[in-house]
Amino acid sequence: MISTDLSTSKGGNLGQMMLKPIVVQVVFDKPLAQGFDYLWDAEKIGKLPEIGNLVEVPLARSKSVGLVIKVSDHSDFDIKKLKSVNYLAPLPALDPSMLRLINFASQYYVHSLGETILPTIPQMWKKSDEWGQILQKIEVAEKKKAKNKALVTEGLITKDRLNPNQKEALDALIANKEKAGGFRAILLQGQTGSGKTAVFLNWLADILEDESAQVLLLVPEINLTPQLERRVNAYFPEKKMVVLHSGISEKKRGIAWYEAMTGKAKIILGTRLAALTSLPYLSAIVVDEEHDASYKQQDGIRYSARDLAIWRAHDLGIPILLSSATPSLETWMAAQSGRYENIRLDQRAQGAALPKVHLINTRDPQNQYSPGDVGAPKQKSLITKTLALAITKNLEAKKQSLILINRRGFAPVLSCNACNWLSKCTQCSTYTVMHKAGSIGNKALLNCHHCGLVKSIPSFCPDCGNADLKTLGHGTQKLEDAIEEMWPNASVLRVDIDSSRKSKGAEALFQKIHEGHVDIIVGTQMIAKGHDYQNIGLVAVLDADSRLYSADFRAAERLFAQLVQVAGRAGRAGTDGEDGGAIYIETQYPESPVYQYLLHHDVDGFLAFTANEREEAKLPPCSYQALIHAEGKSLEKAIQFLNELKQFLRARGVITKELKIYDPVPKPIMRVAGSERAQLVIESMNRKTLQEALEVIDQHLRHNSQGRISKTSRVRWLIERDPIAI
DNA sequence: AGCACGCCGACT
DNA sequence: GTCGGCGTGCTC
Repeated sequence: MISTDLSTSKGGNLGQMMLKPIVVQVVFDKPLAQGFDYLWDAEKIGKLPEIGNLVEVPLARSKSVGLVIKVSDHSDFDIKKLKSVNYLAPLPALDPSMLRLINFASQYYVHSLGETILPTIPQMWKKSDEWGQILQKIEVAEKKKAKNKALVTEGLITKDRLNPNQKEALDALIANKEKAGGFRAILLQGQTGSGKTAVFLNWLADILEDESAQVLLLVPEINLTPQLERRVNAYFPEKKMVVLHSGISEKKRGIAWYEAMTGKAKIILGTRLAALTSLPYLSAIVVDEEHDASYKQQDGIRYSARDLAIWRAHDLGIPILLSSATPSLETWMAAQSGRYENIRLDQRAQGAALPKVHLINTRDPQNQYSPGDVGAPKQKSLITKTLALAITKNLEAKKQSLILINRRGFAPVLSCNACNWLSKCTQCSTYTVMHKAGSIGNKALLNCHHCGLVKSIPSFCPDCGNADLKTLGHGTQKLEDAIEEMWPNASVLRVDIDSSRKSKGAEALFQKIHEGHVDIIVGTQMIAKGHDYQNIGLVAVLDADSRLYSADFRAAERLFAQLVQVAGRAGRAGTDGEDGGAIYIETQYPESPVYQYLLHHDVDGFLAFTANEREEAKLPPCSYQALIHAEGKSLEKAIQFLNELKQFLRARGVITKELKIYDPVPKPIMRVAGSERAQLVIESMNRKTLQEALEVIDQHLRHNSQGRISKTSRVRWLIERDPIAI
C-alpha cells in the first residue's frame, strides 16, 4: 500500500537504489534563520509527507518538534549527512491557507517561519512523547465536556430582539453578500450600547447555515471572553464552540486547537493568538473592538492580529467584520475611502440616552474647594468640589459611581522632605510605587511596576537620614482612602490588578458590583473595558491629561477611544426617558480637541480632525513605520549599535528620499530590569521600500548576531513593523 | 534556544 | 593540579 503510493507518486517502478529520496525541510521554535533538511522514510512513517505536517526529528544531541515547510527530492545540504524524521504527529497538515498566512506574516514582520508558526502551536502538541495516546485522551475529555455542556446551556436567553436600526444593519450585511461575493471588509461602527454584538451574531448565524462553515471571533482581552462565550452559546447551542487564549489551561487549549484545526469546532472565540490558528473551513471573521491595542503582540514576532485577520480574509475571499465604537484611524480611513464597507448603528439598543459629558476645568477656582468649605477633604485630593457634589447627588439617586485613575498603588513615588530623595528603582529608570499594607504583601512596601522589584519602606531617608518621608501623587489606593473619608457611609470597592489578585480574580469583584453591594468603584482602566454595568449613573476620569501630552503621536487617539469607552459604561441600561448617566472629566485643558469632540459625542469629527493632522505630518496611517529596538548593558552601547546600523544603511545606499531613518533615541522608559534600551524609527511613504529596507537590515543584523544578540556589542535587537507606540 | 567545547581564575 | 565561570559556535 505504502510502496504503491510511493512508486505512483514518483512515476515508475524503479528499484530501491534508484528511488529519489524524499527530503523535507523543517522549521523550529528556535532562533534559527532557516529550516533544516531531513530524510523521510515513508515506509517507517506510513505516509507521504505534506507541507504543514508536525514532526519530531533529531536535532543536535536531542530531539525537537518542528513543522514541515517544504517537500522535495534534493537538499542543498550534503544529503549523506541528513538525519531522518522520527515521527509524524497524529494531526492533519495545517491548512494551505494557513501556510500562506504564515509565509506572509514571516516576511512582513521580518521573522523566520519557525518563529512565526511554532509559538502558535499549543505546548501539548510539541511534546512528541504524548503523541501515542493523545487522540484517546482528547476523546475522553470531549465526552466529559459534552455532558457538562448540556447542563450549562439550559435555560439561557437566546437571540436578541433587534431594533429597526440593528435590523437595517443586519439586512445590509446579508444583502451585500451576493453583490460583493468573496472578500469584503466591513466596518461596523456604533456607539457603546448600540447592539453591535447582536448584529454580528445574527450575521454569523446566516454564515453558519452552511453546516461545515467555521467562523473566527476575535476579542482583545481574555476577561472579555466569558461574557461573550455565554452569549454565543445561547445563540448557537447546537454549534461546537472553542475558546482559544493564553488563560486557558494547556490541556484545554491543546484540545480546542485540535478541534479548530480539524474543522470540528465551528465557532472559534479567542484573543490575538487565535488569528494564527489553522481553520480549514473558515468562512467569516469578526474582530470585536478592532481599535484595541491588545491585538498587537508585544513580544516575539510583533504582529497585529487584526491586520493578519484582514490579510487572511482577503486571501480566502471571505468577509471580515471590524466592530468598534471608536475605530482605529487605519480602519476608519479605509471605510471613508470606500475600500471597506461602512455600516453604522447610531441608536443605543435599549433606548438609553447618551451620557452627558462634563469637562471640569481644574484651573477654575469655582470648581475647587476653598478653605472652610463644608465637606472639604482634610488632605488634598484629586476630587474637585464640582465632582464631589455630582457624586453625592448620584449616591442620593441610588446609582453607582465609577471613578478612574490610571495608576495603581497608593502613591507613585515616595520622597524625602529634607533632601528631595525620591524612591527610584535600582534596576529601571522609573520610580518605585508605594503600596499600602495588604496590597502586594502583608505590609506596606515599594514596588517597581516595570521590573516587579519589591522593597520595604525605609523608616529614614537613605540619603540624609531624615525621618520625614512623604508620598507624592495619587494612586488607586490613596483615592480609595480619600473617598472613604469623604463619603463615610458609602461602600467603596477598589478594582485594579492588586485587588483582583487578592480576591478570586476580577470576576468576583465585578460580581459584587452587579449585585449592587457597592456604591463607588475606584479603579484603573481595567474597569472600563467590555463589562456591562447595570446601574452606573456617573463616571469620572481624574488623570486624563496625563495621557494627553506624550511623545507618542497616537496618544490623543488612544485617550479619545478610552474616554468614549468609559463614557459608554454610564447609563447603559437606562430605559425610555431615563437619564443616561454622566461622565465627568477633570482637566486643565478643556479646550483640547480630544475633549471638545468628546463633549459633542463626535467620533467621526475627531477621526477626521486626526486624519487631517496625520496627512499633514505624513504620519501613519499616511506613511509606514518600523522600529529597530536595541537593548544592551549600557545606553551608549545600544545607541552606538543603532548608529552603526544607520551608517551601514547609508553606505549601502538604502537611505533615499523615499526612506527616512531618524536618529537613535533612548526609549521612553530607558532602563528596565537592568538593561538599557534605545530605538530607531524608519519611515517611508511606500510599503515596498520599507519592506526592502527591513530585509536588508534583518540580513545584516542576523549575519553579525547569534540569535538576536550582536556578536560584537552583545546588544539584543528586534525589528518591529507597524509599531503602535513610539 | 540548548548544549558542548574551550580557555582563564581560585579552591579542595 | 581541577572545578567552573561564561564567551563562541553549531545544530540538517
